[in-house]
Amino acid sequence: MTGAVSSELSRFSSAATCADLHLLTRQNSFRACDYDLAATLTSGQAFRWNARRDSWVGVTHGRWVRLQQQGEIIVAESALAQTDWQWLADYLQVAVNLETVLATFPCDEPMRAAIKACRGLRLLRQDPWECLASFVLSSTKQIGQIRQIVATLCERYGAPVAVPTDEPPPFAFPPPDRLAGLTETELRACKMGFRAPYLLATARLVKEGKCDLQQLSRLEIAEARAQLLALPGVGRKIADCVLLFACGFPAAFPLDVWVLRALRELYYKGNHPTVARLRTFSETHFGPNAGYAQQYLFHFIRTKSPKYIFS
DNA sequence: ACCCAGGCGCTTT
DNA sequence: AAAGCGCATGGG
Repeated sequence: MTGAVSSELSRFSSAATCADLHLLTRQNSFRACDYDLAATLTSGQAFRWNARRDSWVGVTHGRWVRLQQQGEIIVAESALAQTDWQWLADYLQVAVNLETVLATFPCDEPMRAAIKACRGLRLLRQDPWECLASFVLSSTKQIGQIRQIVATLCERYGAPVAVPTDEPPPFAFPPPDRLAGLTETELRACKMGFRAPYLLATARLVKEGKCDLQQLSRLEIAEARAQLLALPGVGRKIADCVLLFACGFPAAFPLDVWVLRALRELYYKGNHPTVARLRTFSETHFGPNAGYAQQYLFHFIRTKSPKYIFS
Protein backbone atom coordinates (compact mmCIF):
# COMPACT_ATOMS: atom_id res chain seq x y z
CA MET A 1 0.00 0.00 0.00
CA THR A 2 1.22 3.50 -0.68
CA GLY A 3 1.47 6.19 1.97
CA ALA A 4 -1.34 8.10 0.34
CA VAL A 5 -3.79 5.52 1.57
CA SER A 6 -2.83 5.59 5.19
CA SER A 7 -4.94 8.59 6.12
CA GLU A 8 -8.02 7.15 4.48
CA LEU A 9 -10.75 5.40 6.30
CA SER A 10 -10.68 1.69 5.74
CA ARG A 11 -13.50 -0.67 6.36
CA PHE A 12 -14.51 -4.24 6.08
CA SER A 13 -17.96 -5.02 4.81
CA SER A 14 -20.00 -6.38 2.01
CA ALA A 15 -19.83 -3.77 -0.64
CA ALA A 16 -22.97 -1.72 -0.33
CA THR A 17 -23.51 -1.85 3.39
CA CYS A 18 -22.19 1.59 4.17
CA ALA A 19 -23.36 3.38 1.05
CA ASP A 20 -26.18 5.08 2.89
CA LEU A 21 -23.72 6.67 5.26
CA HIS A 22 -21.94 8.30 2.34
CA LEU A 23 -18.59 7.19 3.58
CA LEU A 24 -15.85 8.15 1.20
CA THR A 25 -13.06 5.61 1.15
CA ARG A 26 -10.17 4.84 -1.09
CA GLN A 27 -9.88 1.38 0.32
CA ASN A 28 -12.29 -1.44 0.81
CA SER A 29 -12.09 -5.08 1.82
CA PHE A 30 -14.13 -7.93 0.44
CA ARG A 31 -14.56 -11.27 2.09
CA ALA A 32 -13.55 -13.76 -0.56
CA CYS A 33 -13.55 -17.38 0.54
CA ASP A 34 -12.42 -19.87 -2.06
CA TYR A 35 -11.06 -17.08 -4.25
CA ASP A 36 -7.76 -17.35 -6.09
CA LEU A 37 -7.33 -13.80 -7.33
CA ALA A 38 -4.14 -14.48 -9.28
CA ALA A 39 -5.60 -17.45 -11.13
CA THR A 40 -8.76 -15.52 -11.86
CA LEU A 41 -7.00 -12.47 -13.27
CA THR A 42 -4.58 -14.51 -15.41
CA SER A 43 -7.00 -17.10 -16.74
CA GLY A 44 -7.57 -15.35 -20.04
CA GLN A 45 -10.98 -13.83 -19.37
CA ALA A 46 -9.75 -10.25 -18.84
CA PHE A 47 -6.74 -8.63 -20.45
CA ARG A 48 -6.02 -5.48 -18.48
CA TRP A 49 -4.61 -6.64 -15.14
CA ASN A 50 -0.92 -6.21 -14.42
CA ALA A 51 1.00 -7.95 -11.65
CA ARG A 52 2.91 -5.91 -9.09
CA ARG A 53 5.09 -7.34 -6.36
CA ASP A 54 2.16 -8.47 -4.23
CA SER A 55 -0.85 -6.95 -5.90
CA TRP A 56 -2.73 -6.48 -9.17
CA VAL A 57 -3.35 -3.18 -10.90
CA GLY A 58 -6.00 -2.60 -13.52
CA VAL A 59 -8.79 -0.40 -14.81
CA THR A 60 -12.40 -1.40 -14.72
CA HIS A 61 -15.60 0.66 -14.87
CA GLY A 62 -13.34 3.55 -15.87
CA ARG A 63 -11.57 3.43 -12.51
CA TRP A 64 -8.03 2.58 -11.55
CA VAL A 65 -7.89 -0.25 -9.00
CA ARG A 66 -5.22 -2.09 -7.08
CA LEU A 67 -6.15 -5.48 -5.62
CA GLN A 68 -4.31 -7.48 -3.04
CA GLN A 69 -5.29 -10.87 -1.73
CA GLN A 70 -4.68 -11.39 1.96
CA GLY A 71 -5.88 -14.87 2.74
CA GLU A 72 -9.65 -14.85 2.48
CA ILE A 73 -9.78 -11.09 2.15
CA ILE A 74 -9.32 -9.06 -1.03
CA VAL A 75 -8.19 -5.52 -0.27
CA ALA A 76 -9.03 -3.00 -2.95
CA GLU A 77 -7.55 0.46 -3.35
CA SER A 78 -8.95 3.07 -5.72
CA ALA A 79 -7.50 6.36 -6.88
CA LEU A 80 -10.54 8.41 -5.92
CA ALA A 81 -12.68 8.02 -2.84
CA GLN A 82 -15.77 5.88 -3.39
CA THR A 83 -19.08 5.94 -1.58
CA ASP A 84 -20.23 2.66 -3.07
CA TRP A 85 -18.05 -0.30 -3.98
CA GLN A 86 -20.77 -2.45 -5.48
CA TRP A 87 -19.31 -2.03 -8.96
CA LEU A 88 -16.18 -3.83 -7.82
CA ALA A 89 -18.04 -6.49 -5.86
CA ASP A 90 -20.04 -7.20 -9.01
CA TYR A 91 -16.94 -7.29 -11.17
CA LEU A 92 -15.14 -9.69 -8.86
CA GLN A 93 -18.29 -11.72 -8.18
CA VAL A 94 -17.26 -12.08 -4.57
CA ALA A 95 -20.83 -12.90 -3.54
CA VAL A 96 -20.82 -16.10 -5.57
CA ASN A 97 -20.54 -19.17 -3.37
CA LEU A 98 -17.95 -21.20 -5.23
CA GLU A 99 -18.69 -24.38 -3.32
CA THR A 100 -22.24 -24.30 -4.63
CA VAL A 101 -20.98 -23.89 -8.17
CA LEU A 102 -18.40 -26.66 -7.93
CA ALA A 103 -21.06 -28.98 -6.54
CA THR A 104 -22.85 -28.83 -9.88
CA PHE A 105 -19.83 -30.07 -11.83
CA PRO A 106 -19.87 -33.68 -13.02
CA CYS A 107 -18.07 -36.03 -10.66
CA ASP A 108 -15.64 -37.43 -13.18
CA GLU A 109 -11.90 -37.80 -12.90
CA PRO A 110 -10.91 -34.87 -15.19
CA MET A 111 -13.12 -32.41 -13.33
CA ARG A 112 -11.85 -33.63 -9.97
CA ALA A 113 -8.29 -33.06 -11.16
CA ALA A 114 -9.08 -29.60 -12.54
CA ILE A 115 -10.85 -28.56 -9.33
CA LYS A 116 -8.01 -29.85 -7.22
CA ALA A 117 -5.45 -27.94 -9.29
CA CYS A 118 -7.41 -24.71 -9.80
CA ARG A 119 -9.63 -24.37 -6.74
CA GLY A 120 -10.49 -20.71 -6.21
CA LEU A 121 -10.59 -19.89 -9.90
CA ARG A 122 -13.55 -17.62 -10.53
CA LEU A 123 -15.46 -15.98 -13.33
CA LEU A 124 -15.52 -12.19 -13.39
CA ARG A 125 -18.53 -10.13 -14.47
CA GLN A 126 -17.06 -7.76 -17.04
CA ASP A 127 -18.39 -4.82 -18.99
CA PRO A 128 -20.04 -6.28 -22.10
CA TRP A 129 -18.52 -3.84 -24.57
CA GLU A 130 -14.97 -4.21 -23.31
CA CYS A 131 -15.39 -7.96 -23.29
CA LEU A 132 -16.89 -8.06 -26.78
CA ALA A 133 -14.28 -5.77 -28.29
CA SER A 134 -11.41 -7.58 -26.59
CA PHE A 135 -12.52 -10.96 -27.87
CA VAL A 136 -13.12 -9.67 -31.38
CA LEU A 137 -9.40 -8.88 -31.20
CA SER A 138 -8.50 -12.29 -29.82
CA SER A 139 -8.76 -14.53 -32.86
CA THR A 140 -5.55 -16.39 -33.65
CA LYS A 141 -3.68 -14.40 -31.06
CA GLN A 142 -1.97 -15.52 -27.89
CA ILE A 143 -3.07 -13.92 -24.65
CA GLY A 144 0.08 -11.80 -24.40
CA GLN A 145 -0.54 -10.40 -27.86
CA ILE A 146 -4.20 -9.70 -27.12
CA ARG A 147 -3.10 -7.81 -24.01
CA GLN A 148 -0.69 -5.74 -26.07
CA ILE A 149 -3.28 -4.82 -28.70
CA VAL A 150 -5.84 -3.88 -26.06
CA ALA A 151 -3.24 -1.82 -24.19
CA THR A 152 -2.34 0.11 -27.34
CA LEU A 153 -5.99 0.70 -28.15
CA CYS A 154 -6.63 2.09 -24.66
CA GLU A 155 -3.50 4.25 -24.63
CA ARG A 156 -4.41 5.86 -27.92
CA TYR A 157 -8.17 6.17 -27.67
CA GLY A 158 -9.21 5.63 -24.06
CA ALA A 159 -10.00 8.43 -21.62
CA PRO A 160 -7.31 9.16 -19.02
CA VAL A 161 -8.07 7.73 -15.61
CA ALA A 162 -7.15 9.21 -12.24
CA VAL A 163 -4.35 7.43 -10.41
CA PRO A 164 -2.49 7.83 -7.12
CA THR A 165 0.74 9.76 -7.42
CA ASP A 166 3.67 7.62 -8.55
CA GLU A 167 1.44 5.40 -10.67
CA PRO A 168 1.81 5.46 -14.44
CA PRO A 169 -1.19 6.99 -16.24
CA PRO A 170 -3.72 4.41 -17.38
CA PHE A 171 -6.65 4.76 -19.72
CA ALA A 172 -10.21 3.53 -19.76
CA PHE A 173 -11.35 1.13 -22.43
CA PRO A 174 -12.64 3.28 -25.30
CA PRO A 175 -16.44 3.11 -25.62
CA PRO A 176 -18.22 2.11 -28.85
CA ASP A 177 -18.81 5.74 -29.87
CA ARG A 178 -15.12 6.48 -29.70
CA LEU A 179 -14.04 3.54 -31.82
CA ALA A 180 -16.92 4.06 -34.22
CA GLY A 181 -15.47 7.44 -35.11
CA LEU A 182 -12.05 6.06 -36.05
CA THR A 183 -10.83 4.79 -39.38
CA GLU A 184 -9.75 1.28 -40.21
CA THR A 185 -6.23 2.61 -40.74
CA GLU A 186 -6.11 4.02 -37.23
CA LEU A 187 -7.22 0.70 -35.79
CA ARG A 188 -4.73 -1.26 -37.90
CA ALA A 189 -2.02 0.96 -36.48
CA CYS A 190 -2.81 -0.66 -33.12
CA LYS A 191 -1.47 -3.90 -34.65
CA MET A 192 -4.81 -5.65 -34.81
CA GLY A 193 -4.43 -6.56 -38.48
CA PHE A 194 -7.41 -8.11 -40.22
CA ARG A 195 -9.47 -7.75 -37.06
CA ALA A 196 -9.64 -3.95 -37.56
CA PRO A 197 -12.61 -3.89 -39.95
CA TYR A 198 -14.51 -6.30 -37.71
CA LEU A 199 -13.98 -4.16 -34.62
CA LEU A 200 -14.86 -0.98 -36.49
CA ALA A 201 -18.07 -2.39 -37.96
CA THR A 202 -19.10 -3.90 -34.64
CA ALA A 203 -18.43 -0.61 -32.81
CA ARG A 204 -20.61 1.23 -35.31
CA LEU A 205 -23.46 -1.26 -35.03
CA VAL A 206 -23.36 -1.09 -31.23
CA LYS A 207 -23.27 2.70 -31.36
CA GLU A 208 -26.32 2.69 -33.62
CA GLY A 209 -28.13 0.52 -31.13
CA LYS A 210 -28.39 -2.47 -33.46
CA CYS A 211 -27.26 -4.60 -30.54
CA ASP A 212 -28.08 -3.42 -27.02
CA LEU A 213 -25.33 -5.02 -24.99
CA GLN A 214 -26.76 -3.92 -21.67
CA GLN A 215 -29.98 -5.80 -22.36
CA LEU A 216 -28.44 -9.11 -23.39
CA SER A 217 -28.39 -10.45 -19.85
CA ARG A 218 -32.18 -10.14 -19.67
CA LEU A 219 -32.75 -12.35 -22.71
CA GLU A 220 -32.82 -16.09 -23.12
CA ILE A 221 -29.32 -17.30 -23.83
CA ALA A 222 -30.19 -18.40 -27.37
CA GLU A 223 -31.62 -14.99 -28.22
CA ALA A 224 -28.68 -13.16 -26.65
CA ARG A 225 -26.27 -15.37 -28.60
CA ALA A 226 -28.17 -14.74 -31.84
CA GLN A 227 -27.85 -10.99 -31.37
CA LEU A 228 -24.12 -11.25 -30.79
CA LEU A 229 -23.66 -13.55 -33.79
CA ALA A 230 -25.18 -10.86 -35.99
CA LEU A 231 -22.15 -8.65 -35.33
CA PRO A 232 -19.25 -8.86 -37.78
CA GLY A 233 -16.23 -10.67 -36.43
CA VAL A 234 -18.34 -12.46 -33.84
CA GLY A 235 -18.77 -16.21 -34.27
CA ARG A 236 -19.88 -18.85 -31.84
CA LYS A 237 -16.71 -18.84 -29.75
CA ILE A 238 -16.54 -15.09 -29.21
CA ALA A 239 -20.28 -14.85 -28.63
CA ASP A 240 -20.04 -17.46 -25.89
CA CYS A 241 -17.12 -15.62 -24.29
CA VAL A 242 -19.26 -12.49 -23.99
CA LEU A 243 -22.26 -14.45 -22.72
CA LEU A 244 -20.10 -16.12 -20.07
CA PHE A 245 -17.69 -13.38 -19.03
CA ALA A 246 -19.98 -10.35 -19.25
CA CYS A 247 -23.65 -11.28 -19.51
CA GLY A 248 -23.97 -13.71 -16.63
CA PHE A 249 -24.84 -16.88 -18.52
CA PRO A 250 -22.96 -19.56 -16.58
CA ALA A 251 -23.96 -22.25 -19.05
CA ALA A 252 -22.25 -20.59 -22.04
CA PHE A 253 -19.33 -22.75 -23.08
CA PRO A 254 -16.73 -21.15 -25.36
CA LEU A 255 -15.17 -23.96 -27.39
CA ASP A 256 -11.71 -22.77 -28.30
CA VAL A 257 -8.62 -24.70 -29.28
CA TRP A 258 -7.49 -25.04 -25.67
CA VAL A 259 -10.77 -26.43 -24.43
CA LEU A 260 -10.99 -28.73 -27.44
CA ARG A 261 -7.52 -29.93 -26.55
CA ALA A 262 -8.56 -30.45 -22.95
CA LEU A 263 -11.74 -32.33 -23.86
CA ARG A 264 -9.92 -34.59 -26.30
CA GLU A 265 -7.11 -35.39 -23.92
CA LEU A 266 -9.14 -35.73 -20.76
CA TYR A 267 -12.34 -37.33 -22.03
CA TYR A 268 -11.56 -38.92 -25.41
CA LYS A 269 -8.00 -40.10 -25.13
CA GLY A 270 -7.12 -42.29 -28.09
CA ASN A 271 -10.24 -41.34 -30.03
CA HIS A 272 -10.61 -38.54 -32.54
CA PRO A 273 -13.98 -36.93 -31.91
CA THR A 274 -15.12 -34.22 -34.29
CA VAL A 275 -15.72 -30.69 -33.12
CA ALA A 276 -19.45 -31.31 -33.54
CA ARG A 277 -19.24 -34.29 -31.21
CA LEU A 278 -17.34 -32.28 -28.64
CA ARG A 279 -19.85 -29.46 -28.83
CA THR A 280 -22.67 -31.87 -28.10
CA PHE A 281 -20.65 -33.30 -25.24
CA SER A 282 -19.97 -29.85 -23.82
CA GLU A 283 -23.66 -29.01 -23.93
CA THR A 284 -24.82 -32.16 -22.20
CA HIS A 285 -22.11 -33.17 -19.78
CA PHE A 286 -21.23 -30.18 -17.62
CA GLY A 287 -24.50 -29.00 -16.17
CA PRO A 288 -25.92 -25.54 -15.41
CA ASN A 289 -22.50 -24.03 -14.69
CA ALA A 290 -20.80 -25.51 -17.72
CA GLY A 291 -19.03 -22.24 -18.37
CA TYR A 292 -17.37 -22.38 -14.97
CA ALA A 293 -16.30 -25.94 -15.73
CA GLN A 294 -14.94 -24.75 -19.05
CA GLN A 295 -12.82 -22.14 -17.28
CA TYR A 296 -11.41 -24.79 -14.97
CA LEU A 297 -10.53 -27.05 -17.93
CA PHE A 298 -9.02 -24.12 -19.83
CA HIS A 299 -6.86 -22.97 -16.95
CA PHE A 300 -5.98 -26.52 -16.00
CA ILE A 301 -4.72 -27.57 -19.41
CA ARG A 302 -2.81 -24.33 -19.96
CA THR A 303 -1.06 -24.08 -16.64
CA LYS A 304 -0.88 -27.57 -15.21
CA SER A 305 -0.21 -29.79 -18.19
CA PRO A 306 3.52 -30.35 -18.71
CA LYS A 307 2.83 -30.65 -22.42
CA TYR A 308 1.96 -27.00 -22.71
CA ILE A 309 4.52 -24.59 -21.42
CA PHE A 310 2.89 -21.23 -21.49
CA SER A 311 3.76 -17.63 -20.74
C1' DA B 1 12.91 -19.86 -43.19
C1' DC B 2 9.17 -21.73 -41.56
C1' DC B 3 5.05 -22.64 -38.40
C1' DC B 4 1.72 -21.66 -35.17
C1' DA B 5 -1.39 -18.69 -32.34
C1' DG B 6 -8.01 -18.67 -27.46
C1' DG B 7 -11.48 -17.36 -35.18
C1' DC B 8 -14.24 -15.59 -38.64
C1' DG B 9 -16.25 -15.54 -43.09
C1' DC B 10 -16.38 -17.06 -47.52
C1' DT B 11 -15.59 -20.73 -51.04
C1' DT B 12 -15.23 -25.33 -52.34
C1' DT B 13 -16.15 -30.23 -51.82
C1' DA C 1 -22.31 -30.12 -43.43
C1' DA C 2 -17.60 -30.50 -43.52
C1' DA C 3 -13.25 -28.98 -44.83
C1' DG C 4 -9.99 -25.50 -46.78
C1' DC C 5 -8.12 -20.92 -47.00
C1' DG C 6 -6.93 -16.01 -46.49
C1' DC C 7 -6.59 -12.62 -43.35
C1' DA C 8 -2.11 -9.40 -40.06
C1' DT C 9 1.13 -9.73 -36.77
C1' DG C 10 4.56 -11.49 -33.64
C1' DG C 11 7.24 -14.98 -31.49
C1' DG C 12 9.65 -19.37 -31.23
